[in-house]
Amino acid sequence: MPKARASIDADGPAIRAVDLWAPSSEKTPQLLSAEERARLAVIASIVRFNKGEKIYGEGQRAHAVFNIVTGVVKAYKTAPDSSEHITAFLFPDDLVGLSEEGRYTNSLTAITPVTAYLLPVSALRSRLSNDAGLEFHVICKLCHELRQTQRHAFILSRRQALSKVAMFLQLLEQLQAVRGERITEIYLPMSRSDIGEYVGMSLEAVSRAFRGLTTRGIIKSRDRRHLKITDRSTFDKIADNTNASSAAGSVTQ
Amino acid sequence: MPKARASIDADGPAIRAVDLWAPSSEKTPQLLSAEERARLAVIASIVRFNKGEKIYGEGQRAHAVFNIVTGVVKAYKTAPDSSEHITAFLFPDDLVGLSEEGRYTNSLTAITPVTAYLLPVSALRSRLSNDAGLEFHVICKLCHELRQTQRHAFILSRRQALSKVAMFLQLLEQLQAVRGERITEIYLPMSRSDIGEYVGMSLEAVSRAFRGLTTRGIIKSRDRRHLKITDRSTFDKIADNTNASSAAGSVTQ
DNA sequence: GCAAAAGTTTGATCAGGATCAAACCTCGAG
DNA sequence: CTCGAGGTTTGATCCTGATCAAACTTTTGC
Repeated sequence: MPKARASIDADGPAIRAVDLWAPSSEKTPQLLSAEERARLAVIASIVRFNKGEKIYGEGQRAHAVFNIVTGVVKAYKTAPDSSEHITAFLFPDDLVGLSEEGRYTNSLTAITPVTAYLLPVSALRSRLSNDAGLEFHVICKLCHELRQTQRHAFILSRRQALSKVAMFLQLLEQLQAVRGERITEIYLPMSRSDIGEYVGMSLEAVSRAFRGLTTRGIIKSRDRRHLKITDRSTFDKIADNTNASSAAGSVTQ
Repeated sequence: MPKARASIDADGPAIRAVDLWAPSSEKTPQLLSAEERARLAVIASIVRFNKGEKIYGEGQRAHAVFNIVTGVVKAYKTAPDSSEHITAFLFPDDLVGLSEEGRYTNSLTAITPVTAYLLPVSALRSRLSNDAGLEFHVICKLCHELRQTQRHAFILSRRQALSKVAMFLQLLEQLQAVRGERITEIYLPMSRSDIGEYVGMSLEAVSRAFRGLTTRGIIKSRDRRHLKITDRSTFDKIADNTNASSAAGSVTQ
């Protein structure tokens, strides 16, 4: 977050209008172009984390930003009642290290082995101030992040367990799709309880939802971390709550 | 959203690192400084909407951005099953008009009489390209919006009705606080069902939650749209789920 | 000011998911 | 290979909030 003026935090107006930069129709799939990447490489160092290793904790002094190279990371907040709320799952090429007032706003843990570039905040900041292109990319990424978060909120607002899980799978599928090509198999690097904490339900309910989708022939899982969607149309109907109950509702559990 | 490159939408990495611009410690409570505001006034025109009037619909061609002057607006998405999911409530000084691929991403309806500045997208875009200060403010506002959305997601992830409503009231209180001064009375311009669609529960449940908070002496409502918090400590405990049940749990309903 | 419409409260019932509990896999460490 | 810990499935029960329904209140338009 750009700095921490209390006034912005407290009463800064929201912005909801950002389709203004739309320049040409060039593609910018990466946060950084090869060239920009190279320029940043100077200040970056590679770091590595084991599965389950905590990268940083909420409230800790934010000294660095990470650019994930391989692996998957979860960002989460720990509520006072010690329950976790997962804010996002981060994948390769994602930038992580959101901070406010110089402190991280959430905790970060690797859920698979992770390698990442570590970019010291100070060095990165000076790069940004004289690199308009980079700044533009940042705006793009902020917008992307905003979309993702709105989508997350949308998932959380659903009341049906099947609906939540289906939407979550849609999300993963899109994240894993390469260049718009639909993938055949969805990979679930995170645990059932991670999923539950992301979509807002208990881990048992997540498990049951998977079984529910399986017994209806909508998904088929190879193992606990790999599944494919076998009945697209009803899957989509469940995901966006278009009454699929006529067909699937008959199956009791 | 800045433009609509399919590739960004599909696989653009998320950014989570934006505390990089933190300059001095000046305050920027408004999106626009008086001067910037004046520069924009040239291209703006004033528009007025009645209570309940729809400002625009999701998917409509996005020709303009609105800067709310007075009144309150709700932004929402209509799910295929025709249920509404409220994305945000917008207040004076908020900018609205988020679009993607030149089309609005959600619908907008005035929930009180509203006056606003209408800024044509085309004119605004050209302003922005040669106004770095404005661009910086946009980044700030995007961050603010992101924070708000994350907070919304956090509310939606709570399972207790009282907790959701209490968090929602906290949110309103902060939005209405002027310069960090805590207000005495919270104003609820939106209907119970609007609240329900925002926090993810039925309107009846919202009503019961208000009653629940009232019978426990935690809030006191002057009328349906004005209330004050009478027991701060238990209110806060309920809002962040710190077990307040010892004290309040005894009250059955 | 009245009637209709919209919004709110309250009640009763019901269902879906939370929770508690136990058995079962899976993977990694020794 | 075996053991153990962490993760997952499954089961049984309970409870909260959804849903249906009806009375009541407030607002709005004539």
